Amino acid sequence: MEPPVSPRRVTIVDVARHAQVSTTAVSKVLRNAYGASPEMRAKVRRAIDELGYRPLAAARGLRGQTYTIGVMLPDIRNPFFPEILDGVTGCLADTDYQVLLGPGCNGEKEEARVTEAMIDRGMDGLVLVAPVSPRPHLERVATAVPTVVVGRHGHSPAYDTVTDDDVAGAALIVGHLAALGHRRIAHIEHHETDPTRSVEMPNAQRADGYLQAMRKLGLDEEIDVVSTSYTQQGGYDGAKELLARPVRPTAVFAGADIVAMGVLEAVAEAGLSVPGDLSVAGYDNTTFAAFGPISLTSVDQAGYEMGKNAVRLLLERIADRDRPSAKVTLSPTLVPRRSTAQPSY
Amino acid sequence: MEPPVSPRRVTIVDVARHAQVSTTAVSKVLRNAYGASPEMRAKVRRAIDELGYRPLAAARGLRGQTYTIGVMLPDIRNPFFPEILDGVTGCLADTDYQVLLGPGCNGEKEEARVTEAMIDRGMDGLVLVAPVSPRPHLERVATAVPTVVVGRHGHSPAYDTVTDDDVAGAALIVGHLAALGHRRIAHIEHHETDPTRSVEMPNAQRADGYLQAMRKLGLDEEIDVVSTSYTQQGGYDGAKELLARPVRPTAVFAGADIVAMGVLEAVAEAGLSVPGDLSVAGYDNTTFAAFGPISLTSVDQAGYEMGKNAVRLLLERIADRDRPSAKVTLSPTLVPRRSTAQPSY
DNA sequence: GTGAAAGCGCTAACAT
DNA sequence: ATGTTAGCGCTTTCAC
Repeated sequence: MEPPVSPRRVTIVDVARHAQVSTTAVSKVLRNAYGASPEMRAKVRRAIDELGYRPLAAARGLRGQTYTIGVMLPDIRNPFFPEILDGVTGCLADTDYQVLLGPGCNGEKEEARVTEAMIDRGMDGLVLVAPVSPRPHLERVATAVPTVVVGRHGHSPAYDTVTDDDVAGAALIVGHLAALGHRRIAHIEHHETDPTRSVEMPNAQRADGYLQAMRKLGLDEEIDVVSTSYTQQGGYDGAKELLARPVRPTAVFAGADIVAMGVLEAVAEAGLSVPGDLSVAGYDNTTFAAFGPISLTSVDQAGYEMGKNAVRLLLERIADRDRPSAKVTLSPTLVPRRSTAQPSY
Repeated sequence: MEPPVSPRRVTIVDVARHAQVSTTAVSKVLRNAYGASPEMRAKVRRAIDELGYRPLAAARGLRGQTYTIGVMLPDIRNPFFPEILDGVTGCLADTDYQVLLGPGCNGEKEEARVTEAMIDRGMDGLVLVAPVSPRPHLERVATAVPTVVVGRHGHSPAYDTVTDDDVAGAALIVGHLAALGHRRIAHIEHHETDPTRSVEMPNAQRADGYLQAMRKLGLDEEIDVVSTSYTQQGGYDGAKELLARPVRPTAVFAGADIVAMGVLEAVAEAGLSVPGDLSVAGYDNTTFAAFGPISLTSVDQAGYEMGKNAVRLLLERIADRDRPSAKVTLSPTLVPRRSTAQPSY
């Protein structure tokens, strides 16, 4: 049994010595930088392979880049976010960049801890998905490191933005239900207290889209919004409230698939059937919605595209930190399934 | 509009100057190291607060620790893993350590990339959840950095291990179904080719547990295993095959909840009902299983406990890299729900 | 208990 | 095109 003495890590000096060149030369090859002849490159690469050298990102970061992109996801459990993540990693797979994720964070305090941790670890760029932090914090982050905010509508000169058009998405659902013949279409929203967030967050936009669409269809009188939260419990509570109405809605537009789950649970508990007694629609087109026995009508946000665009903007900004900030808005699509049908009345 | 010139980051030198002490002193305070008087500590802390100083983890890593723990999850989409993650982060919340996750990786190549990236970024410790990499790779990783492997049964002197007793878990399900009166209990497993993994991976242990339990109950003749994969599609395909049997099983033990989802989908498609025509059980006790309208009998792995134990072992090993390696095995519990009932024949 | 000074592994100026 | 040298921000000897 030999003692598990970890052999000192191979450094750039070892490579330089082995290849009989300077460390600068090795560094240039590593970064594909200008000023190294093809022969030099070949010689260095061979030495790197022979010694199994890998640069230490922390050391690189002290002078240049760490080749690390940080992604902050608000909730690992929400099955929509992996789509965005796939777009990000897929786009970065052929580059030298490595993606690391912050652990699920709910609330401003957690977000601050994660964003600061990422900055302190010298990350080259950040992708923040649906952050709840106040705008000034985001701008402070973006000042420290190139940042793209995904899924939040407010725009800032400090960072780039990628969003889905949530107003349009909500209109898709309302239009779909109205076309089926529904008039009493209720909406369950995520209650927002913060004034900035009540404009910038997707949930607020969806609620707004619902209102706009109802009015446009002349259904002003039928507008019925319940404020709970974007959780399964929130959906359950909201549905309980709606089912207790003297005149029940014939359709419910839940602001997220996870909310629709709670609605379905409450409906099942009340001994009612979907879509026979009540049509239910969600938002996000999660795997849950696609699941056969559930078959929930939903809105697809093209998460992969969002991730791809976020990376594109981020790499652009890493290359040129002074370019004017951009905002990309993607169009959602309706995914009708069996949870919505004509009302039976 | 002021130009977004990022003001140079506050360094340990600034703090030292501001507090009128040496950088060594500041460093000692940061690390709660020996050799600083209470007055010194107070003075330094005040300077840190006043300047809003945060140490640069990358720079710290070059000499000491980065205070970063890397967690590698095989698949973000599997709703079981967040439990483990919560255990890890919950345990680390009050420490100086920060958790960063590797993005979902399927396959050895991806795992190698992520583990190497974590090592190269100077992480102080790694938690690898259900890795599929060959043992030698894991041991190489563990030689470079303290490592805990979670959810994989093989044990190694190089790393610590935390697992659920999957054999016992499978026995819980089989015992439960048998107690309900089932005899033709089929199992859908994840097909394993690699010889090491066919011993070490949880899926293999569950299949083994199924076989052992069936034999112990004298149901040798009824043993019926279908090999697909731990995916929804795998469950769907497996169920198709089982439903096509001349004599159908009365119960199916799917190796994971996600597999059970596929089974439910196939059963619904065949116009059969659960548990009327077929009892279905899963494994992992995911939120999906707990969802009211589904109500899937499952096995709870105490993921939070697994994460907690992993962190405990990891911190121990960071403190003493030479302590003998440990293996913690946790006991799963049965969570009976409405997807299993007496057979109707 | 305190501080000066020497690195950690790498990149960026600056020679040559 | 190549090599020399001076740091990046911290921790760690090792003096005092």
